[in-house]
Amino acid sequence: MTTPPALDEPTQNFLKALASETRQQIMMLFADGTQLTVGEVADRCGLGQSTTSEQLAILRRGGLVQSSRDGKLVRYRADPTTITTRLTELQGYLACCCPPPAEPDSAST
Amino acid sequence: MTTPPALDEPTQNFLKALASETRQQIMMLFADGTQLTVGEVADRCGLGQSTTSEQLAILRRGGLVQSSRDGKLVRYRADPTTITTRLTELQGYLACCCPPPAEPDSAST
DNA sequence: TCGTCATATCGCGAGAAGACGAAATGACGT
DNA sequence: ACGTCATTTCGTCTTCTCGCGATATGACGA
Repeated sequence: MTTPPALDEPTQNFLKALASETRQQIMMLFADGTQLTVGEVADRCGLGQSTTSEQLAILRRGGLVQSSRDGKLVRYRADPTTITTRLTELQGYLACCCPPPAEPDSAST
Repeated sequence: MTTPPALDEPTQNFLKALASETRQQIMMLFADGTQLTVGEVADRCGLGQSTTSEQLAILRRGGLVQSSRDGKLVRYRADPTTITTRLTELQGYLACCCPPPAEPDSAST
């Protein structure tokens, strides 16, 4: 087969989660380590409640946010640790297809 | 309006370009600094020729690859410089919503 | 137990993205 | 000038994604 998986699923989910302007905006709300409920996020970005819940789920699958129950509420917040991990994986992937322009010092020849 | 643009267009295009498994596979072909024509890429990933041309265009818009004419052929290759730039921008964006867990040394409070 | 509130899941319609074949463009050799 | 070959652009169809309202699930208080 000439179509091997490009990269692992976590990184895949990370990229797909980030490749939506709506979700990017949602992420902005979590700047500073802010915690928000689904309803608050929905309210702040003018989205429906169900839509927000779904987008938040996508972000969570991508490792961008994490959630925790607080009574009948569910609080979401950024997940810096996982984000850093995914970002590192992504860099590794890109470094693979695109070694830095100059700097020929790793002896690959 | 509660929906300001999340991040700049270059980074946006970078993410969208990368958020497709097909395009990720294409990128893999450019590992090592390999140069390939549209036809070669189409052949190697089993896509139609026109489809490949379009996907390559998206990757180019995202700053992932660059192209140059060589007679009647067009050779594509990874664009490490731009990739690095975009990646850095992305990190900056993410660092904004998700400061590293520990390491409080940049004095933001 | 029952009602209520917050969230998650379901089903749906609208629009975007992906892939294709066909036709247009551009480059080269004859 | 013409034909050929590689690439791009165009029109179309299919598939996925986004957003919605409606309904189901879960948690708490009365």
